[in-house]
Amino acid sequence: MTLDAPLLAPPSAPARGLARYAGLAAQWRDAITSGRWAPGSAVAAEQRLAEQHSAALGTVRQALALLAAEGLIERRHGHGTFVASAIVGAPMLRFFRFGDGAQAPNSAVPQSVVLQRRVVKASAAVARALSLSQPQDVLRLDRLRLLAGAPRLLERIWLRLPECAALLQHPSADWGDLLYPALARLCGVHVHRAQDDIQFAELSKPDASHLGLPAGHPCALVQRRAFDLSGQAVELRHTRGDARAFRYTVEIR
Amino acid sequence: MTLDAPLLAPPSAPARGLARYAGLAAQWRDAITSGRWAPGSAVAAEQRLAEQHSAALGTVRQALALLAAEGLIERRHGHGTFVASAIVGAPMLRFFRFGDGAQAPNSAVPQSVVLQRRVVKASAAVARALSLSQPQDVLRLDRLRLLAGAPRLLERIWLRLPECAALLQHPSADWGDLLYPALARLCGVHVHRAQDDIQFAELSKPDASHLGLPAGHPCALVQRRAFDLSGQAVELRHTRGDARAFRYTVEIR
DNA sequence: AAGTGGTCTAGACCACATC
DNA sequence: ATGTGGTCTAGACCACTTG
Repeated sequence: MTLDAPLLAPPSAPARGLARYAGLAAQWRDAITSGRWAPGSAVAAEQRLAEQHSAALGTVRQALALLAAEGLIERRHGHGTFVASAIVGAPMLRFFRFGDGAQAPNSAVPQSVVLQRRVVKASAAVARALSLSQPQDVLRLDRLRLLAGAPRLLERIWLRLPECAALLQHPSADWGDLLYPALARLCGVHVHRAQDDIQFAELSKPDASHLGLPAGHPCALVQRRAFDLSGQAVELRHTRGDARAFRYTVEIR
Repeated sequence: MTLDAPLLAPPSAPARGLARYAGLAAQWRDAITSGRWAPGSAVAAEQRLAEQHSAALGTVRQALALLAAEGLIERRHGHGTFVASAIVGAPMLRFFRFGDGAQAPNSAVPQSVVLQRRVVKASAAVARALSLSQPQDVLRLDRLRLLAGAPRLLERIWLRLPECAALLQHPSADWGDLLYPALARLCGVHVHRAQDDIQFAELSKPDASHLGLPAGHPCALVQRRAFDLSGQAVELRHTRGDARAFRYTVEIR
């Protein structure tokens, strides 16, 4: 038996090696990373998206599932679909276990003290980490993190300018103990992804004195690059803490 | 408008808070972890599974997608669906970067030399790690891993008995440089998941001499627990290497 | 050519959250 | 009560892999 006409109409735009759902996802991914869809805002209902794009519900759902897996949207049953907000942070403390009473992994947010805040010329290494094409100014912070009053982590932070310039116009006491929520609130910079590189080192004399440890004491050094929704690197951070307190668990497969 | 009869028949087994696809996945998950479906073997085609269980193709696919995400099956377009085999290993070397010529992350499999192989009574810590209810015998291995002839990692390994007893009946030279493939081939134990716990420590005098380092030298200590398909812990491994060569990258979100 | 997984449709019904 | 995402069906067609 042959058919004179296909039972189903072919897709209006003939897929160029790209599945329909992948195309929709790409389109919406761009809307998010470009900021046209604001972080935290609601996305149109599946049904409505399906009508708008003349696609079946299942196809729309497949596209949304892809974006959800990428962490760009969050779906809430019976409520709606929302553009991802900035991560509150990937606590540096998860790399350490300081035996402060509780033996459970520390859940408290460490107190933050900003030691220094100034604009400096980016070194070659910093420029590379922040994808700066030319030598350019960056915002440099030194920050001490304390747990139960005891200094535990020393952070050296470089932030992209002019994106993060608004931090300069507020006293650091107003930032709160977490940097990323402050970046989102004050600068409109939403940190969405980060990459931590861990190695072992020894404390310089000045670094050691901040942490109340002897010079040359072994430390863990965590080098982080943080990226905004568009994938642009916005922060480089070097965090140092006592090597004896370092503890990290990796799940394989 | 009311309907005298539902357009679609209700599921034969009324879901007890469990989605149909989740039930199918649970059933097949059990078949895999119990060994009824052998690692590497082919699973029946989607169409056939759908007929067998009187379910729609989409539902079967949803169940299989779940198992694929868990790493229990592997799907190959145009070929078939296969039960996952044992992982070849989560190379310990991924935690280290030894500057042997190439600066790229070492991809070569390090040579293995078994220093010691014997049956010992499990200590309390080992018994806990391997979920042994009573004090029981375990297979203890000491192994040195070499890169370009240079000793780089020292491993202390405890294996569950009697599961891994077959290793005792073959000369260690026949095992090859990777333990997990040997466990699968000789013992029928398929390592499917592992958990690595990282910390910094100092080398004891005997350990240091094996690695050609001075006693007290800082080292990275990776404590691994490896699990078979059923989730049973089968291996505990302590790996030590020069802390200065330690380097690890974590992706957040 | 035959068999497999991957995409897409069109629709019904269910479960959850909010007003 | 209404609207949202989640489940399920039944079927057609596409793309890939192998004999």
